[in-house]
Amino acid sequence: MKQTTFSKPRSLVDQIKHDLCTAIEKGDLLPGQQLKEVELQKWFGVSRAPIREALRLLQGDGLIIMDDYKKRCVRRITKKDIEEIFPVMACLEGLAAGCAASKITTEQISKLNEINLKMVVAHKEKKYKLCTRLNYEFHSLIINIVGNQALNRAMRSLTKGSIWLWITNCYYKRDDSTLLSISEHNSIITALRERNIKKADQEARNHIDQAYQRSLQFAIFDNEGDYVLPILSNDKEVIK
Amino acid sequence: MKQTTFSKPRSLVDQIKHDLCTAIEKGDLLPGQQLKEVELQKWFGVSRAPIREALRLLQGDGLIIMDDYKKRCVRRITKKDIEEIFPVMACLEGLAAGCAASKITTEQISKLNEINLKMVVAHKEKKYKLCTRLNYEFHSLIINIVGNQALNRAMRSLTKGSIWLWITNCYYKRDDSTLLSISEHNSIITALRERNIKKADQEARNHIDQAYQRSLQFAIFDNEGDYVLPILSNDKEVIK
DNA sequence: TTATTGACAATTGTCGACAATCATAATATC
DNA sequence: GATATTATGATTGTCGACAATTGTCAATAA
Repeated sequence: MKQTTFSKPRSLVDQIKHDLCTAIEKGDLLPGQQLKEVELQKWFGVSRAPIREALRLLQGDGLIIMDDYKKRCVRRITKKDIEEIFPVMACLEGLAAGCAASKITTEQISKLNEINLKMVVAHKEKKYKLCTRLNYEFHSLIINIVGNQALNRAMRSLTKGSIWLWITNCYYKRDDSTLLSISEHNSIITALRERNIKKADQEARNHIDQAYQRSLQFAIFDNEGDYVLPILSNDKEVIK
Repeated sequence: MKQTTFSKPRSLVDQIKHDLCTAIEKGDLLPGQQLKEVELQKWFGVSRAPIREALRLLQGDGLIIMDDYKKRCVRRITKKDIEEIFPVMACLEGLAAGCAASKITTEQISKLNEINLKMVVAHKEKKYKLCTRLNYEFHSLIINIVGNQALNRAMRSLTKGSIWLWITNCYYKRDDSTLLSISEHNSIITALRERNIKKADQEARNHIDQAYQRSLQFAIFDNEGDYVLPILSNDKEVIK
């Protein structure tokens, strides 16, 4: 989604961090899974020092936690997490949409439209991972239009870890949910086109609130009612 | 401000991280200051490995950045940072106050009052650092009442680095500013006591907006108009 | 005088080895 | 047979050394 070229070769730590991030977001590393240094050492073919440092970076980011005690594992997405994250996300997305309304260009509006149309196509073709990705692009673009790094960091503090994976599994595979999402995106675009700050704020909040309801509806928690089980499966598979 | 007892002995990394955090928040390490590993190594009397890992943690937290190229230094607070942070903070504080209004207990209201009264005393005695600390406690308590960890993390993503130090220097040493702040705190408390969600939201937003205006009014930027110069001085000193 | 180059110092990046800790299994004692 | 104790293996924590990189500055040439 970013980082296409690099003038300077990245350090091992940066590479490892990037690879681990990708692995977590793709679901190659599942939430709760323990990260043993020696295994990672063998996997990356380097010594433990850069691996430990990369893990510390991810720990600071909140993707990895130290459970009781001294075991590192991929952060789990709990039901509590979901319940806590969405209200804050609604608040921030509202702020973002409102700010964007006051400064968005016609080109940017076109781009948003374009992404949403791609989402319609992807949905028709049942490319659900692509849907998630386009959804991510849609919301990222709005944040980028605002250009507020503090807002960006705050939002990223919410979406770190396996959140997007979770959404992929629990949400975008439901046909009607995706359609509703696309429709709500259109409402946001309309408000932005009108430069209506208050409306953009409200539509964005509403979209996240609705997404929250839909997500909870389809979420799967384990037998302790504790954490979500994101089970990866074929892109085209639809959960009935 | 936290961490009074520890059942398990912390690792060197945790200790070093904690010490560096405190040093940055107290202003012993100034924004922009380079952090050389060998110096820290001598200071802490340990090898470079745990120091590097602690630095990585702080890097993940955003307190430390890697400038171009491969030099670690304490993150600077720029004018842009301030302009970006406050609007987001207003949004989140509003959300926090609103949520708190719906679940706050009478004991918690008393506690908020108590903190604010202490602030009045501290202000009278011109203990400005104490004022900052009490202000921090006030806002922290509201966040804790809500008990939303996602909100907590989002807020912390904003206040990381030398923000509180910056506020100390640019804000709480002005007599009238502190009084206004205390007054606005009282308005928030009133709204919370009434369990008035909308009002609590608005009062909290207003408080942050006002604090933003006051801060900008007194902020000192360097000759490039770029970053703030937080100059530590005696606690009781008042900037005219 | 100015620009370029090269050597040297300072700093960060990476490594392999060893120490400390924790969990579990095995043994001994009652 | 049950409990306490010891051993053992797995994992993380820490260290010192060396490699790679970057920055500085003087010497030399234009």
